[in-house]
Order: sequence, then C-alpha cells, then structure tokens
Amino acid sequence: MQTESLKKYFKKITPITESDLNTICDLFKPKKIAKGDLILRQGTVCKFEGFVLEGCFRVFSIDKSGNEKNLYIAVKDWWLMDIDSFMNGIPSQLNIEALEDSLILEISKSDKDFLFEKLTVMEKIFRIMSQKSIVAWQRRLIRNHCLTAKERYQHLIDTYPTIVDKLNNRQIAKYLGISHEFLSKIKK
Amino acid sequence: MQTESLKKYFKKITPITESDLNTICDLFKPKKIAKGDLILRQGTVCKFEGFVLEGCFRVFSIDKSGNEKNLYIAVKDWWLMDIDSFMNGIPSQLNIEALEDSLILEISKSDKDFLFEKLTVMEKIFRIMSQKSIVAWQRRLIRNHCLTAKERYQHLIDTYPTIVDKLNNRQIAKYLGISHEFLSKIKK
DNA sequence: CGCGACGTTGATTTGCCTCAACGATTGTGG
DNA sequence: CCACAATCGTTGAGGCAAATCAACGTCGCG
Repeated sequence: MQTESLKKYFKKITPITESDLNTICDLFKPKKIAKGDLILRQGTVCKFEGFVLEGCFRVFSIDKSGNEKNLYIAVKDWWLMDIDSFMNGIPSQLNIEALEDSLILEISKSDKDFLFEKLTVMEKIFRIMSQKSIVAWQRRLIRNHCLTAKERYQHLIDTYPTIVDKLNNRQIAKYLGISHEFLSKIKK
Repeated sequence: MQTESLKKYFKKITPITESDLNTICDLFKPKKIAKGDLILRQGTVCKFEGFVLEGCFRVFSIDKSGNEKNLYIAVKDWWLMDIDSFMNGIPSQLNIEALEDSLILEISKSDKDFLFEKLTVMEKIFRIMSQKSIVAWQRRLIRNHCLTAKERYQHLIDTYPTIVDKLNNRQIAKYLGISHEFLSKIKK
C-alpha cells in the first residue's frame, strides 16, 4: 500500500488503532508530481497538505528584491504545505517546487477538518508533530544567529547528508541564506 | 480571578465550555517572579509551562563563545518553557530570566498530561497554538535571511512597540542577533 | 560619592555580497 | 548522436554590512 510509510509515521508519534489509522490514511490521495512543477505558488491559497513518499521538494519565498530563500527542503516523510494559508484560507507567501519527479500523499482541507471532528487522536498527532516542529524552527533560528555560514553548511552536511546529495549548490545556498558563489568558496 | 486572562486566551483559540475551562485553569498556579530571577537554566530539565500575566521575560541561549542570543521576549499572554525539555524530560538548552518583577501561571508536566488524557479539547487548543507558533517562527527565519539589521529593527518596532519599550539596547540587540554597538549606530 | 551597567562613537577588521568572467555540465531539438 | 543553449560551479576583484575592540560620558544605585 502506498499509505504504508504514512501509517508508520503516525504510529511513531502516538499509539493508534489500525481502524483509526485506516480512516485517516484513506483520505490521503497519492499524486505524482513532475520535476520542476510548482504545486504551490505564492499569492494563491494552499488547499492541500502533502506528505512526501518519494522525491524532493523545496519550500521557498521570494523577497522584494526577487531573491529566493529556501525555507526548507522536503524529502521522504516530510510535510508540504503553507500552514498559515491552509489553516486560514488566506493567500500563501510560499512556493513549493518539485526538485525531482516525486510522489506525495495529499489531503484536502475539508477532509482533514472532517478527521479532526471525527477522531480525537487526530488532534494529538498533529499537536505533537507541531510541537516537534517548533523545536526544530527555534534551533534553526539560533544556529542562524550563532554560527557562521561555514559552520551552518557543516551542520547541514552532518545532519542531512542525504538531502545535501540531492541538491545543487544554488539550492543549498538558498537554504543557508548565502550566495552560491560564497558557498563555492566555503567548500574548499 | 487570576486565571481570567488565560481563560480569555483559550476562548479565542476554540469554543470551549466553562466547565472545561475551569478544569484546565484550576491546575495553573500563580507564581511571582522577582526581576533578575532565572526560572530556567540550561542543562536542567524544564518542569513547568508558564503563561505570563504581568511582567517581562527573555528566553535565551548561550553559545560556545559565551554570547547570549534572545530567542524571544515574553510579555502578557505569552508562554514560557523549553518545549523540547518539557515534553521529553531532557536537559534544556535555554534559559529564562525575568526582566521585571513578574507574575505567571504555571502548570506542571503531570498536571498537563492529566488534562490531555481527560479533556479532548486540550489537544485541539495546543495543536492550534503550536501551528500558529510554527508560522511565526518560519516568518522570523525568513526575515532574518531577507532583511538587513536595520529593517529587522524597524519591523520589531512596528510589530511590538510595547515590548521594545521594556527592553534596553543590549536585550534588543540580542534578539535581533546583532551587536549592541551596531544597534546604537542603526538608531540614528 | 563611587561603582557598575549602559549608550555612544570611532577605527579597524572580517564575513559575506555583488558583479563579471570563464570552463564544465546538463539538457534539448534537429 | 551531435550541436548548441542553458544552467551550473568556480574564481577573482571590489565593496558593503556588521563585528570587534577600545575609549569615553552618562545614569542609577548602594
């Protein structure tokens, strides 16, 4: 089953019955995305929440000078969405682009809201996921303040070697918040 | 009642019965903190979650060079804790210091876990709170990448004028991630 | 009064950016 | 399968944002 890794993912978060697991995962629909496709464009409303099964995406924003910044890179077992846009139905400030041919599981807002109403375990799962996410964002912010570009690059390699392998220098630079020329100089 | 603003806070997040509200808020205990007190020290386990009623705190970490970075400033209606340490019982990497004589509402881990088991609405409240928090952290990270120190300072003044009023230049600089000398130069 | 914390200012240094050039790699249409 | 364009990685020169270090005046407080 395509939902197998999603089920595994949920089971790691909290104990859950097989029945609940099926109810939840049945509403996630598989979707193939071709390399280069934008599945979310800033200014539009994010109508889906995606779980990556295969492939690689970048979630990025474009500032007023036209520079792209990668907020995060999503590979297997990562989530894709603009939370603010999805939750509140407002225009997104983020873009999501497939960096490879990819496969995701997608759920619509109405289906997700339905699950929140029907299954109490849904709230627990997403509460715990969200709290873990906050920790990660806080740590990343601290790293951005305390570490030099070189140290941040080293940390990235140490922490996510498999992600780094999938990215070219320009995407890595956009993630680290530096120019790709400077990244090239760092690597020596 | 001292829990009045906490109740108001929860009601804004999601509809909730008065009974549930009382069950939850009864387990939050008021606590006075004197200016300068450290209510959490890095290396120790965070055993509480705090909601600020009055006063002002800074949540900060100290890097290997001994530099302090303010992760955030908490005033009325903000939360105090190291989520990772509190959730998982591991040593904290954060410090929390009162910048003024303050008053908070505190709940212990066991009382909070009790509420999660007893009231399903608890999960919803903290799930929504956490998701809002993620949005804020993501935006802050983007600002740190895209904006200059001057622009970040201007954004801080525009967004949280009342917080800026409570802080001296050194604490503001530690929040913005710049030196206090440079902040002084920016302000002209 | 005297001390320590704070704010300011200047001189110097450094981390990183911008711009430009060039070779290497990849992708694509004929 | 090749030719060509487009994208990418590297390198260098020059510039700017911000850090560092040091000095000095101010203020609040014991």
